[in-house]
Amino acid sequence: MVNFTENYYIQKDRMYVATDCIIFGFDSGSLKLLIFKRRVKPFLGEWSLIGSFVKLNEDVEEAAQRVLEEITGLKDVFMEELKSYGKADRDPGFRCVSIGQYALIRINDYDKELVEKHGAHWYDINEVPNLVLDHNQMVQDALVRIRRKARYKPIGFELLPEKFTIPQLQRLYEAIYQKDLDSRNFRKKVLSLNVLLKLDEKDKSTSRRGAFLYKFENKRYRELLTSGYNFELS
Amino acid sequence: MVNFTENYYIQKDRMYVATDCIIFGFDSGSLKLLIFKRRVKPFLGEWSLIGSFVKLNEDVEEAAQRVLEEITGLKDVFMEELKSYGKADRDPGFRCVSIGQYALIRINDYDKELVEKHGAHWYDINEVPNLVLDHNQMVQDALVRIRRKARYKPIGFELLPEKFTIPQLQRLYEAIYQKDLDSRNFRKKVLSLNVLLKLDEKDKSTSRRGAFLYKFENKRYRELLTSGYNFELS
DNA sequence: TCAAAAGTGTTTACGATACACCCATGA
DNA sequence: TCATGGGTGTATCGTAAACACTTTTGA
Repeated sequence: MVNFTENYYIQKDRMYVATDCIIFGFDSGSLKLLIFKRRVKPFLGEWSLIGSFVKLNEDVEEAAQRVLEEITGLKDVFMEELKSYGKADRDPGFRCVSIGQYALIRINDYDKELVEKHGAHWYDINEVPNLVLDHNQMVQDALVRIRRKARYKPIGFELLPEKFTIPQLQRLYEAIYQKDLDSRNFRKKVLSLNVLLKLDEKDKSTSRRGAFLYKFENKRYRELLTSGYNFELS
Repeated sequence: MVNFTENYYIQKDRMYVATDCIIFGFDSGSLKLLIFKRRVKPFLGEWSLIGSFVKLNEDVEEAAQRVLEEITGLKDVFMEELKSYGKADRDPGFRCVSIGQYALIRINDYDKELVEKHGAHWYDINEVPNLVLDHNQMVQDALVRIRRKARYKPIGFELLPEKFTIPQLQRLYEAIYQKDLDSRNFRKKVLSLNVLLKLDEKDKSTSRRGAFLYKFENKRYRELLTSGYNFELS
């Protein structure tokens, strides 16, 4: 805080602070991104991440949670700061620093009506169109982040429904890492983490034989979230 | 950017954006932090990280480099964003979001006169006094970050002088990880990275026998910086 | 009966760990 | 000559990786 009291700064150098959310979901074997088509100027009709200015009396994190809830109806979503976007010229309109936040949501949980009401759509991560400002960069940065993070934190699990099968979990990690994994090694490793509770139910939607459903054993899962683990996969 | 054009926001919700630098150095076997004693109100006489408001026409990153250069005389320092600090009430004076940046500098490179002129001092990382606002939190967060980061990026190397010995490098990693390492395994691992160039010179300052000096083989070092590596150590 | 996905074990290779002694030198 | 830090090698263990066949069942 050099120059804290120099009047030069006071009043003069205030700017907008925004937060933009990179919202990931997982469905049909691929990672999805929630974006929306702007209905007001500027950038009317263009695709954009979901975001908002941060209000004067609001924490940055609160603003992100607010935006996410406004659009998806979801509270208490997994969300973490990505990084700030602070180029002086990033927004041609006026000076605005944006804090990028990435969120992982269970794609079946969100409020579909609310999403549609806001003009939001899920896009396959490999087919994201041009977005306004530096939003495409934010998406790329967020992808890099979750790919790295998935190696030492069980974040992938945030994207699955409450009950899921091991092949589903594998397809999720294949989507995150963008490579095929060996099912024997995958199953071995995942089960060795001791976070999965096998249920008596099967999911028959993807095969005649059906695959057993699992849930997370929550206590151990929380431990992994804080302590981290090694989940590098061939 | 929901509500982009709603007048409610325009003009009203602008705030200060600052950047604070968590500056690490390494000397005499321990990690050091550069902080300074404030000479103006508010917080006159209290210890603080070095920071500044971001100017309207300045990138956030530029602001951080500017501050660092003003204090240490150093340009092109290794510096990365830590995270933002965006609590609405973090600064009792007025609304200010700060972007924390951590920097690693070679402790012998900086401009001592300049540092003293600004009232800055190096503190052992285990003896950092109370700092203003949320600055102690920033330091803790930065420590967690570099401890993790040192496992997959060769960032520790940024803290050493151009020529250094392997025992010196080991003491650096011991300071970062806060644990003792086995010298045989450490040497083996470090040499296997193929980034060190053995010189014909010895440093005799810490032993009669002297230890060989090394430099970084820059090409390979840059490769590691971008690709990452595994440097977990017992 | 057969197509399609689920589920299962073993062997190999590599890197991590643990561990103890000799070397060089100046005081 | 001896105290001090520098430098070296090997055996063991555990985890990652590679790899192919059997099971189930609805159409």
